[in-house]
Amino acid sequence: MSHDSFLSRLHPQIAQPPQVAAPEPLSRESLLADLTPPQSQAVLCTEGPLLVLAAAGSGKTRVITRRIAYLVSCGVPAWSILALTFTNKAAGEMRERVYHLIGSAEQRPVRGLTITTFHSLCARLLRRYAVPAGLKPDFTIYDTSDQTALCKKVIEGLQLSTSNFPARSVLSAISNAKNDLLDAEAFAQQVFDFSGKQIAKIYASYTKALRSANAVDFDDLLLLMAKVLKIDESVREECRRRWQYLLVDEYQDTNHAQFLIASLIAGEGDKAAKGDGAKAAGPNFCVVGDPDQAIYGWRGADISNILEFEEHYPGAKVITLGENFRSTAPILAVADGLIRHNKRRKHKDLFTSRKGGEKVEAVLCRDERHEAQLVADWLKAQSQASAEDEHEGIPWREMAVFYRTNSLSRVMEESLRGASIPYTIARGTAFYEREEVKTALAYLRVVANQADGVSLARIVNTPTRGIGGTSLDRVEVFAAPQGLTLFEAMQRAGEVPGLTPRATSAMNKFVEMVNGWTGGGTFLGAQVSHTLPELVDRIVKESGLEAMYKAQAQTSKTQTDEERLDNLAELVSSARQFELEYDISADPGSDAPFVPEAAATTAPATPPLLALLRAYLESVALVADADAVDPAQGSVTLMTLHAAKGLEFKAVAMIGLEEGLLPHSRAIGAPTDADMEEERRLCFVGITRAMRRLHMTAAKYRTIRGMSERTIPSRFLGEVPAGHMVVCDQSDTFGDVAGAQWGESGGEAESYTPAGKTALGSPRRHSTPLPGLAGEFPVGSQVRHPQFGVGTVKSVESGTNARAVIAFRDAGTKTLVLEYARLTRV
DNA sequence: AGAGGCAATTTTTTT
DNA sequence: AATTGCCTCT
Repeated sequence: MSHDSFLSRLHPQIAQPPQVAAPEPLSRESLLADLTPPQSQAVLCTEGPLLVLAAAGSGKTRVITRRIAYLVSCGVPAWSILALTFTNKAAGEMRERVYHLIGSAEQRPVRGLTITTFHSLCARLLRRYAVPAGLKPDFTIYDTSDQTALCKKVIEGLQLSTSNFPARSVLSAISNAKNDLLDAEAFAQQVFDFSGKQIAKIYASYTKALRSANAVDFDDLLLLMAKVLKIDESVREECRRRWQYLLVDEYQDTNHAQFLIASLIAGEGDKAAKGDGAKAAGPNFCVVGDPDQAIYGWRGADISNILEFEEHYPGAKVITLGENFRSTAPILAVADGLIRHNKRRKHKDLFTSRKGGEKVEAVLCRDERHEAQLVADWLKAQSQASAEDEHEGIPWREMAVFYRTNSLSRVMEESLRGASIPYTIARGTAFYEREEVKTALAYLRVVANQADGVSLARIVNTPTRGIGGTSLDRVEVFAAPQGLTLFEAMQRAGEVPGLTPRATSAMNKFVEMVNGWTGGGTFLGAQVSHTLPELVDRIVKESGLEAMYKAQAQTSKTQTDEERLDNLAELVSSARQFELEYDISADPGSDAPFVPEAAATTAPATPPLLALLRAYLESVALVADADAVDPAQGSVTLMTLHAAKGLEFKAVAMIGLEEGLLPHSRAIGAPTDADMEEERRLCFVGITRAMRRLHMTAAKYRTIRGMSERTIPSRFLGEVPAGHMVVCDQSDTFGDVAGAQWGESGGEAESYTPAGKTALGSPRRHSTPLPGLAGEFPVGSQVRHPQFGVGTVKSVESGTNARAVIAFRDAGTKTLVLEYARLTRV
């Protein structure tokens, strides 16, 4: 993949210059032309609170984009519209579609239109309102590994054992607290047991450490913004004045903090009603979501936000979009049959007017390698045109493989590579998690924010410059009582007691180097880089990072060191790309006028390079895995079920449908069935991504952490209506033979005998049929065979190798081995 | 100081 | 299987 496309995909939240000029006029008629009545209603109902319950595949994105375009066509200034999504990708896509609808010849109508993620909006607003939030505008956003490092340090600092209080689990407790808007103090009052009290202590100390590093974690972005909006009336008023129209997508996945932020910005509905004098029933607050697709309960999403929307906004209108335009009838029936098993659910009919469609396939495989092989074969079969099936052959980019956990991707990758099927893994963060990239970014973070202790610790001796742990400890002992940051103390290295002359001069040199990049903190002056890519390039070179990897590449001649150099070069071009695309007027956190119509009063106070660097680091910190999904690449997409939300593919394979995996083991032992229901929704989300073909697999044995374990097929396979499924047990066959079956278009399931089986003399085990396929085909019953079509059972034998004589309507009478003929009852 | 080796631990999903 | 932390050796 080219650098440019890779990088631009990672920064999709940046305002892209509108690309295609759509000549169509922005008339009400053209905006509503191909919408169903409920869809048009959702577009036209612009005033007051509105809840859109949009079932999977019901054209939700279409409605949202038309709605925004319609608002603009009615003369609503684009800058007063705020649309919030969950991923940058969703935001970027929405923005592009709105631009397309509005017609991009003139950029004016979309100026200041804010379509972004909650986290990104909060990060930007927190720069604008840093002071009321108790921050400085150049704060760093800590990712999970930074958080863990800091938390560990804090736990050690409190003289607690890191084995009694593992940073990871402490952080998850803190995260839960933050999602419920509990700060350390409030958390302490909620907690009575010993360990809870200790965690409260850690929480308080961790917060202090974050602030003194001028850093926030992901949850802080929401927590602090919610707090500022709640406490500071002037901030609240400024936001309300600007954003008159608020729209939240995937509302079922908002947590308490997000609800508060959205509702505080939306206000109470005292907004200017339309000229006709009709009183608004509340704020112009439109939320769109589907309770059946709520899959983020574990990170604090509160499904009652959507269920209780009408109670919060009694004047709210509710519109239901129920008709599915995406999937075939069998896929929809399977999805519906599954989700019906959730008890805590408002029933909602899924329906489509489409007819026909292939049945959903479920295959039991031998192990994960076999599974990966079968899936590769299946994908290949889908890509080939098949005359008898009237199927056109699906391009790679219209296919996807979903799995519950990331660890399942590896085997799949190997098999796709072996089959020469092009694929892309949706892991947007992967590039930024590389060792060398992380280090280079840590340099940039220190340049932007010298209080950032975690990043400083990372770079101070990489490459090695003679500043080891002992010397750093001494500096820290010197810094702590005076309340100095590590960097400030290093600037006064000469005063630190016990420091060797060698260490002192090494530190002076280091400080000098950083000051050279920042122009002594001014970011101004002739010797300071003028552009962001220049700065990144300079840092990579002057820090000695490049030299270090070059030296390693020379001596060890490993490929990874070459790759590392490439990655550093790629980072520079990522900065170049960012600088090209960054639109400061679309950044509510910038010094630009908040309400674009207002006259610019003061000149920007932030040096342009620093502003750019901040925005760049922020965009890097907020990249999501789903952001890396790129349909333009001609490849199959591999991703987690969570990342798949909001997408659609013509052909979808879901792997690992096993107890313990999907549903995940954590949900199986859970005290309530809430977790199990969320797993079921996750499976539902996966199924409903498929437009035409759906293939689900389970492996009988799976290697987990190097150990092969026997598995049980997922209960979800048993909950699905068998009439729309073709179930096939391949777990007793051998990989190459089974593989051939999908490859041949006319492969007859009952005709092949696993050649290896008798040759190797391995006894045939009687396999447990998948749940849902009881194996019952009584004489006289109607059955369906994938190749021969519908037929009537004339006679059956029982036992192993059971055969049945079936008279097919079109294909004549055949004797089939039940175990291999993929029969289903009609 | 710093690298390299061995042992212990790990069990999800993500902004 | 893979990462992390601790220990030893240079």
